[in-house]
Amino acid sequence: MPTRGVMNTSLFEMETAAPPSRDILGTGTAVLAGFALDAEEELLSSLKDVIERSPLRNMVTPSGFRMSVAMSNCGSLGWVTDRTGYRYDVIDPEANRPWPAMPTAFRHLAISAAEEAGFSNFIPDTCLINRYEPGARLSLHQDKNERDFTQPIVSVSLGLPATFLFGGLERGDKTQRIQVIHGDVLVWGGSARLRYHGIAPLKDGEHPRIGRVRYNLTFRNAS
DNA sequence: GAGTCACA
DNA sequence: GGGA
Repeated sequence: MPTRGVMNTSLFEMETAAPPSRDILGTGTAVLAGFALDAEEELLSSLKDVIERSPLRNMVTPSGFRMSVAMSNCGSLGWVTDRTGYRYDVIDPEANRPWPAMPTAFRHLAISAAEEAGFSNFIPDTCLINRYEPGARLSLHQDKNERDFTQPIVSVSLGLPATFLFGGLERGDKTQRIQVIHGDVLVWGGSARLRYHGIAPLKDGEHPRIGRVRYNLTFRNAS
């Protein structure tokens, strides 16, 4: 099984002494893995490039609340919210042009992670970039603006640690709390694809490489 | 309700 | 931290 956290070994090394990945639900539909240190440099420089072209912004929910998480996207589509609702848009409504292309390092990481988790035909066409500053949160929700729920979700954690809330298929279901750290990759799909999930308010701290912030990259097939 | 709030 |  894959390892978690940043490993100075090959991508998704399968035979190390580091803490093993967890089959989060015990059903093989959600796993926690990690990426290799040699992939980190390119990942971070690509992230910088993307958010220079499509800056992070705090979007507004349909009910008019400003989200505490700042977001951007790359890929052929991007997830956006405003007073009219949630949707995927080919245009960055703030920059008024298409979202930046998905960097190769992003795509390869997402496909590798999905494959490692047992989803061998993942075609990510969008990556939502979330920036959490201390106190920022993402309340329990389902990812259901996509069309093909047979395609999994791949979530990459960078920077400060966070508590990932993993619920059930109904809002009221019991949630489990999963600590995610820099380098963790969560993959879920199949019968877990529509499970509620979220992020608890981010605890303040300082990450040696990323600073006082957490980034999350969420890969999906939206079309 | 991808949020906020009161209450525990 | 869980529920309305």
